[in-house]
Amino acid sequence: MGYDFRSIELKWQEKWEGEGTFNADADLGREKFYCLEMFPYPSGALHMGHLRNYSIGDMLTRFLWKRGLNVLHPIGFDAFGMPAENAAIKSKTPAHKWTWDNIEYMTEQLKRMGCSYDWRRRIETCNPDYYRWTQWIFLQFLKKGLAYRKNAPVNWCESCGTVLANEQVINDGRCWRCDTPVVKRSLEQWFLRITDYAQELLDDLDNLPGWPERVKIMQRNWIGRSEGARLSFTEKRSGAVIETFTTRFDTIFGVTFLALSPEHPFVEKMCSLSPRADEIRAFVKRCATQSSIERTAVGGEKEGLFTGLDAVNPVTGEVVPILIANYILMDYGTGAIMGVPAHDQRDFEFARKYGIPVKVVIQPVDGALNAEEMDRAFEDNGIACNSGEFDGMPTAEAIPAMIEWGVKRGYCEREVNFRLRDWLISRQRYWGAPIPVVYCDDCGIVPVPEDDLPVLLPENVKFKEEGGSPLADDQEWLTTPCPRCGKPGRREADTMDTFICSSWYFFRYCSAHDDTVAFNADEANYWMPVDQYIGGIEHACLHLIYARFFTKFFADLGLSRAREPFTNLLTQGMVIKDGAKMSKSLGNVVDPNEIIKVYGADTARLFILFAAPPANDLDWSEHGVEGAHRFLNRVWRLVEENLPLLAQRGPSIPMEGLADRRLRDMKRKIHVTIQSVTQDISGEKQFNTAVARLMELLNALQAFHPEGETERSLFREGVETLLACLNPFCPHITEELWSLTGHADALAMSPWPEAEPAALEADSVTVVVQMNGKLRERVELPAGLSKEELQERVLALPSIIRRLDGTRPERVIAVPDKLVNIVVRD
RNA sequence: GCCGGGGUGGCGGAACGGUAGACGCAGCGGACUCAAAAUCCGCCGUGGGCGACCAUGUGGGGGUUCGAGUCCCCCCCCCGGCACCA
Repeated sequence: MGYDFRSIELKWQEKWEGEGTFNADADLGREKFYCLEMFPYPSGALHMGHLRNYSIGDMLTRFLWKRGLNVLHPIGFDAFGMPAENAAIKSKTPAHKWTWDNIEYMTEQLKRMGCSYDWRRRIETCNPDYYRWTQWIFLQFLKKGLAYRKNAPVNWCESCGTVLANEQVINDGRCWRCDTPVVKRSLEQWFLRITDYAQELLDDLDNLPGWPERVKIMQRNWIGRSEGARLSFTEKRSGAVIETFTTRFDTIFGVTFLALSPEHPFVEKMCSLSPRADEIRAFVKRCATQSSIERTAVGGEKEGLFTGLDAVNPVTGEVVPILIANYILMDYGTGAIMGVPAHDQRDFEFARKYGIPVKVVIQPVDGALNAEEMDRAFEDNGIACNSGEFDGMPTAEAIPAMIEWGVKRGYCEREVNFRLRDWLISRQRYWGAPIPVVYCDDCGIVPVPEDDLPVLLPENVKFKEEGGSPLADDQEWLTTPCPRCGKPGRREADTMDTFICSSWYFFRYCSAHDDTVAFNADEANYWMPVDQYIGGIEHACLHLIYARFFTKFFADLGLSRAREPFTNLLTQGMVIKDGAKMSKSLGNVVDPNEIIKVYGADTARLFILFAAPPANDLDWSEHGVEGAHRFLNRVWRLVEENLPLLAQRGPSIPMEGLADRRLRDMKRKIHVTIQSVTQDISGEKQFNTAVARLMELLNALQAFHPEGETERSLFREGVETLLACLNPFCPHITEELWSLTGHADALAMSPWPEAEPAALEADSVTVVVQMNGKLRERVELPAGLSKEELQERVLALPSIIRRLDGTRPERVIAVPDKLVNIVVRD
């Protein structure tokens, strides 16, 4: 029982693959559409999140092909990364073998889903043909001075045994991959100067109306622009300059101390100036042992130390003490702050603890602050006081006015600061793209010549028990002549963050196997930008920022025109079961293979698209899957039972040719379905309601029971519409039924149905009659009555006359084709 | 703390300011069957009434409106992001 989805699905999958049905080539004469889903990491097998991601993308792709667009829909594998390496350590399977086996297996799974990819373009980031160009791109960054090495306190994950970029430290200082608390280590590492693009990355968010507001806000927060001023204090004894950054230059008259980060370079110098050198060293050492979580937790204990040195306020000439404070971060602003306890809560808490004076320089509009009695800082806008010539000025005016004044007199400079930091891309791991540089004792850092790329990853490597990258110990691989002088040099042992590999793959798809360039400019200019990108929201401040950065860099190099990679972004929700994300530890994982085996790919796809709108979390329900399967069986039976009449051909009858009410309703149902399904898919991306409309159409067709030639023709039109509209959702069963009903052409490439305007017009409408806004009656009336006619006819209804019982309505509101509201005094 | 997004039947979810609960799931009743499965038909927010009906109902409280799930104000709860960023 039930239709034989197993053989049907395989049959069509083989046909699509064999014929290259969904292969797309650049064609300037055709309108293009680039539909892309985030490519998977080859972890072993697809999970439900993948199934959802690829069901959405595939449905859209098939829909757009039917609408006549030239659709690029590629797939590949984000194939470098730690799990392969861990598998190599654990099961002694080489990382490349583990990865390639998984890629082949998952490719097979994607085909069994019925995905309409252009398989010719499959890429794998661990393939030397690909990472050669990843390395080439790195060299372009290096050439432009946007890749550099620096020694800095960096994020280190003990468990992963490598450093991490700031974006990869999440959930209160934990590793994005393994959730281990991250610690700070001082190391020399490679960085990409993403901060050079901070302003553009921020500004261009305004040009992305097709992105969810949520993601744009997250990126704005992450980039964290703040406008203010940089000003220099002078250390009294040595005359040394200490720079600070403030967004509240209007509080300059309220400065009562200066505080430095323990890592501030001047701290070391202070030891030779201050009689309290020992104390300073001890304090700095103690701060260094605090974890970054302790240091940066909100409300964490603020600790400080008077250094015995003083600084001069450049504006007032006042002398204030210099302290070292654990709450000052070295990697934001200048690593030193001007302390204004009266108007900054952190400074306030710190000042109270250490007995530092509080000086009020802004009064609230409706009261007077007294420094002694304050129990917290006043951070709001108010009126300046104790601020010389600026007294009486409201904060909003005072900030720009005082900065202008300060700049003119040389006290400060305008400055914009970003929270965004340069991207740390070194990884002390094996399974990644080697950073293509050589260290030479004479020449220093020497880039590997572009012609010598790729720097191949050795395949036979030994992993050590105690961890660490095997590349660092592979003397044979490490040793190489300096490309510049030829003397023995040493390769860079670190590999690149895998987020580099995924920052440009959507360009590579455009000319996937071109071995002369990273990507062909003409092809990229035809296909890019991606028109629809689909993936999880967890990449809001990771991949989605990095990819934007790379795209802008390519544009600046003249490699492509696009300045933004993704025009429209759809962030799909998680797949959950029993109220929680599917995970092995919770034991609530549903295996896509099982679902496809038991119900078929069409059922799986249909359920996924029907169960929830794409942005919502999707609650997995076995019963729901059965419901979807039941629907497909009903579609199958409907066609099977009416096969002889459906196999006939004939023109469809226009609305004008139908007189009978039943037939006109059927015709209307068909065309209203086309209209709303089209809108749901292309407009708000409400795939669940689109499916609901198709279910309604099936219900109507099932109840129709055609008799006679006219009815049979109408029925045929209904079934063909159902199959055509359902095709992007469930491509196999619909294609099979299409061919069973005698169609020679492929449904996949046959045009999407068009709604006939005349068939959308209603003959009659149900008008709601309200009294004082409460529903009282429903009446069937001809469509298109004017307000006056409508009101007249409703007021003449016997039931309404009875209800009014002689009372004269105070007012009557009539909305044509909708309702009449009769307002009466109670 | 700040910034987002949400709270609608037993469940997933629908509703241009205009019939709340489309569609599906679960449940209940019936038909078919020796029986079960499958399938088909019907019912299905809550309270009241034999009944046509009446009242009530979209987290809570106010407001705007002829009319509010939808708009405005206040509050509660859940989810997500950021968080000592100067």
